[in-house]
Amino acid sequence: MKTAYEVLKERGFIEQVTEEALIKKLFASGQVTCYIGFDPTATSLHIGSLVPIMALAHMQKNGNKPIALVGGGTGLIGDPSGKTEMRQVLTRDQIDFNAQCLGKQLSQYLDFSDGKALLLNNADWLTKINYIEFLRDVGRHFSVNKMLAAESYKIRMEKGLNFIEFNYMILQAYDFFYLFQNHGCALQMGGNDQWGNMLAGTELIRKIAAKDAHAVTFPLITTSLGQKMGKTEKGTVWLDGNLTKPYEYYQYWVNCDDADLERFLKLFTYLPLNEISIVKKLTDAQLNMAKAVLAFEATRITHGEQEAQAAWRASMEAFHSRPVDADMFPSSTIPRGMPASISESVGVTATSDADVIKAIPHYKISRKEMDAGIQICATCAKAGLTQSISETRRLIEQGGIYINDRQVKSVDEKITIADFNNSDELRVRKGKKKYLIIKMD
RNA sequence: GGUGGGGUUCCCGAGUGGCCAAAGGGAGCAGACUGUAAAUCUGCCGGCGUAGCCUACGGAGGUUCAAAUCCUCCCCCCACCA
Repeated sequence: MKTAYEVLKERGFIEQVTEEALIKKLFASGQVTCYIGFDPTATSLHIGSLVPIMALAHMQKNGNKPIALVGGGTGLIGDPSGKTEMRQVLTRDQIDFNAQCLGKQLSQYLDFSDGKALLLNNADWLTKINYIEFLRDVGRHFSVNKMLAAESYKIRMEKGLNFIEFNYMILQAYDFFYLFQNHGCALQMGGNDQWGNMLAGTELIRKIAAKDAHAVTFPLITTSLGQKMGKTEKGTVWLDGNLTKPYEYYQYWVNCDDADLERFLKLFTYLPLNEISIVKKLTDAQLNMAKAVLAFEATRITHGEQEAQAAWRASMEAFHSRPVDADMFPSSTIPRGMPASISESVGVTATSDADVIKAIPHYKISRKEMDAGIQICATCAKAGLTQSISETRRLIEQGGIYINDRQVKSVDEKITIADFNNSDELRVRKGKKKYLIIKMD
């Protein structure tokens, strides 16, 4: 059987390691305890944190013990690694609250029951440190000269670095040491920007405990266009379904670049590699099927089977997509046929109409307002499909607004009862991809 | 604390009294072409019932017919010195 390390390696999770031979030995020797830190800078993690999360999940699936460390303590400091500017300082309360939210969110990916994985908050020990003692016991092991030379501080050496941030590395190193002592954790993983901090930890452990500890970093995942993961015109793609709807989440993945498809399938789904390898031979429409599988699986992992089904159905409907071939990605639970039309679907799948409807943004309007006829410009803006009336105006002039697939020709057009075709809802579309459902009470 | 350099629209970055809602680039949006991809080409890209008006160039005042541009005070950032 493959070790978790081998699994991570072949799926493209590994960028740098301290000493591979030792790490292999560690994995060969039995259950490995490893940790990854997550910054509680917001109430939700976003797609950018998915690689570390998936890495922990793979560790657990392969019989190891992951520790998800929420940085409630280090969050009070702010990690300067690779950043141009100092983080905005959050209050203690905000951080505590965020830390709590992240913990909940992580349990979607990891099983924390019966100590199979641990969820810790470094505020528990960092906030209790006594400054003088800490300097004498820990601080003395750090060479300022060496720290100044660290790659992660390089940008900030030009732009300015606060003393508070300068301490971040020491605290993170101490975390590692603490987990090593108290939980037998000899492996830290994290983004490649953490490399310097992680090495500081292995060295601290060597100096104080005279033991080996190891570090593994993940590549910084950018799209093939060089963009950071999870940034769209709407902003960050969050893992929290309230911040980024499952439908939007699904759409983010479906819209990935061809060149990223195989890499993303390996990183963000659990599908076996032999199934993923066919991607190289796919062309045209088949590529889109594979993207649907990526989107479906990614959505399923983050939001669950039901939400994934709903997002799939809504997307199939909206884009008239072809269903995924039956023999493609047999391990995936993505539906293989056309979705029954919404009205016929009751009882066909576990997904209800309401779930599908929920997937696309909605705007309600009363029949009374409708009778008067509503302005397209103002309505789109109000419903959030567009930013302002002016923008809608421009869009219409450029032919970018559609009502039920009919292009709106004039700025002055109104939506009338006739547009509803005897149903109680109609679809407004902006460009090719953004939908809005107007529902009449 | 001293000296010098800065803070411009989402970002970078021009602009030193009217021609500035502010060059150029990036990002973004839309149209065409496609495969809900990329690349390419085209248009748009502060707000408003599109007329002109309003809001904008770190903040507050002032000079002027007119200020992002000049003056005063304040805030913040950077570099060097202490």
